[in-house]
Amino acid sequence: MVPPTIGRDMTFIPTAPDLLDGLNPQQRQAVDYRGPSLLILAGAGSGKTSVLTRRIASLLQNQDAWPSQILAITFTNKAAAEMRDRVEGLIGQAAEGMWISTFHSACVRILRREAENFGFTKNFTIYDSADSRALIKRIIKELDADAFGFTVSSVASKISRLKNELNDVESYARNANFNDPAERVFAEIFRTYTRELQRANAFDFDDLIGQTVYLFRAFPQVAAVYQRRFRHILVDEYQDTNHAQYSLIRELTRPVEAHVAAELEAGEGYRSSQRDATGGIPGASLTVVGDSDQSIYAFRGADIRNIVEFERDFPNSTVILLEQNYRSTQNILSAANAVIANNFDRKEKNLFTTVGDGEKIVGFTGYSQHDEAQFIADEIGVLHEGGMDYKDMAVFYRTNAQTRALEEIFIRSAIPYRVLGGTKFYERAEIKDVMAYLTAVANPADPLALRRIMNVPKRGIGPATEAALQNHADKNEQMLRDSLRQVDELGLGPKVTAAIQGLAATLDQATLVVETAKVADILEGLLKQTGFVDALRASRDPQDEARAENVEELLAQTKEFGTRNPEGTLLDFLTEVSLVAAADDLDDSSGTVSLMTLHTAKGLEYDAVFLAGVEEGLLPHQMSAGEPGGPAEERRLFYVGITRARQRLYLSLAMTRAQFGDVNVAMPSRYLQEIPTELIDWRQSPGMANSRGGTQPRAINARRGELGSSGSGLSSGGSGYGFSTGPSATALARAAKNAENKTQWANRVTSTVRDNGDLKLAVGDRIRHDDFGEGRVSSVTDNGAKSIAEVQFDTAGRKRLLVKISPIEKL
DNA sequence: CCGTGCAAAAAACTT
DNA sequence: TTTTGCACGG
Repeated sequence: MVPPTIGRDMTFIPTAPDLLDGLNPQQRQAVDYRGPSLLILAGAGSGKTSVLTRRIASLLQNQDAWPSQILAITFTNKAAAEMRDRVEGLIGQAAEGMWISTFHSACVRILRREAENFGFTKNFTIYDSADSRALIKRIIKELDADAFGFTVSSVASKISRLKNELNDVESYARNANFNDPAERVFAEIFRTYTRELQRANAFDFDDLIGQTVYLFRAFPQVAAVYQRRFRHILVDEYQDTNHAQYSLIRELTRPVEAHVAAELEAGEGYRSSQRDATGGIPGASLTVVGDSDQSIYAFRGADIRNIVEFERDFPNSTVILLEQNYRSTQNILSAANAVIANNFDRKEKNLFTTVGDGEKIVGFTGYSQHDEAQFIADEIGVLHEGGMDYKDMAVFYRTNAQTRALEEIFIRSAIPYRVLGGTKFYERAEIKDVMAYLTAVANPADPLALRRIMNVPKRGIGPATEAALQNHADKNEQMLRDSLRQVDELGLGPKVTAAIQGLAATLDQATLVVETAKVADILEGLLKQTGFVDALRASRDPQDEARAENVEELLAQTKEFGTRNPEGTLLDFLTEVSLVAAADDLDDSSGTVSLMTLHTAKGLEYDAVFLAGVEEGLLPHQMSAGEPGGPAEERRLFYVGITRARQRLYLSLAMTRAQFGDVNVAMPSRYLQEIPTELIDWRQSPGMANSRGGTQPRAINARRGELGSSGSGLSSGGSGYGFSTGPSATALARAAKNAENKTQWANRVTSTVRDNGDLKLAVGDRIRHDDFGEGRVSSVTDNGAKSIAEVQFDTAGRKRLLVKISPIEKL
């Protein structure tokens, strides 16, 4: 098909794909709407991505907008890339020139262009949370602020909260009570932090949004450039915007006043005027999409009022409700509806589908988190044998710490998996070191980066030398980097002096070519001259070999970046790395099961979803109990998890959970009983737990009192939603005790790992497994260290095992 | 300045 | 259970 083109002198308009094809009436209305502001309330799985992409395509196809006039904000870079692809798929190459990106990426792009306006330069560094914390740590130490009870994390979150509300030091100081010494000290910390960022030519994550808003408000003529340019602004996941992001949208959709517009268009080369009869430029058209039931980022400052009060904020707006779900079976939707209905103060909304009930939801209670993990692994095996691809299955959990048990069992069961987020590649110390080199090269004003690498690899520069250099810099009111160059003035030892001069020369040399050279070449030069990798390889620490490999991997990534972006500079690379989201490294073609937190799961969908750890204390999480609106937000999180599933949903929990090294009793989550009994098929219910091996079925959804609850010390959070806690709580308490000295339970699964060397198994062999007992090998795939045996156990059923590390012995 | 060893603290979610 | 901080001797 010939891609349609947009242009005035076209003689041939190819038949465009019908953009409204297959859409329901509400969806069509959303695509077709033209006007100042549109709110699409899109329930989970209601096809909002489809609507958004078609809406953009429609704007372009009808020539209501040029690509360059469109700004679409998504939640992750992956979502942005997908949206771009889909728009291009619909209307062809004309999609080039659109801005489709996250809030943060869009702001960086604007700030890099405009930084010179307010005391920064375009090569500013982006401080990630760890960088901010490192800086805050130094400041707290310097000001002796820990005496006032300030910790790094308390200061970091307070500053973040203030910035998300667009408060700066001055506005904080205006409202602070200076009779309170703690507030005075905090103001001092905040002031120092702000000054240090400015000096370092750096922005933290929150600044990226906040400073862009400040820029627009302080410089109307700068704002006007973007207000004039973007005629159509579309924001996805609007329920998770915070005040700063909301303000950014407000600024971008503000009309340009006549005199500013006149001045602007008198400037360089604007082909056609956007000014209306009054001489001003009307505000851009705004489309926002969201679902208040999926608001899960309050902790990051997200304000649900942004979406709830949209109609008041933007008068004359149109609201469209999308309720038909195209993703999940009715059973899954009924569960989701039932759960979310317990949140009061929400707009009534009921998802429905026409695909039918589907399978029941499966529930499972394990004795331990390993037992739970084993259940998940087994079910994944069954689904896979039934023809489902690993990539269409996912396991969600509340906290990253839960991955350990899952990983241990998955490895043992030879299930290919991938963990999204968690300890990310770029958070490893050696990678941060190398990135600090690149940052120091790109932004010579950044002392944080420089300090990090000054003695990595070891070159005999200790705290004393560093302090001397810093003093020299302060005295001469210059950058730390300049002092490095002038180290001979300091009268340090010859060895140290030479080492510092060497480092200075290496960095300066790289900085010279920072605009032109390829990232990979810069990095290769740095690594070679500093002997970074060699130092790691020479080390006696066995982990350093892996670290060296990680650095090589990073080098490979810079090369890959170079092929992907032939024009890409070091600055582009650093920006991209700073702004990757957890869901961004999701690879659809990986052929692995995906493991991620419930937060990361937002916006994704899978044929089969496993929700692990549905327990009090975990979901809802302990720490949410004290927060206003905490339990309601946790319920939304549960709701988000449920609604990711297309065909199959598994809810699992464990009776005991190990954390902080010791074992705790875990109670079933209060949210479980909000799901109608008939929707769940409990393979092993929480009520069955007792020390005799568990054969007493007990309805999990039994209403409080029906089974005669006796208030034991182990209530389920005191919410009034508790389960009948009498007998099962006793059993659970006993279970906890027993878990320590591994008792007589059948099917208990531990985390035992063993190195079996090159144990070889053949079909027909009898083996004994520490957890599953005896069994017969029914098939083996011989792959050396990766050999997988399928074993029919006498009592525990059929399992796939990775031979090398499973706790087995041949009989 | 460097490496070792022991004590102490810490573990929600994320751009 | 794992990571980080501090004191010590070389």
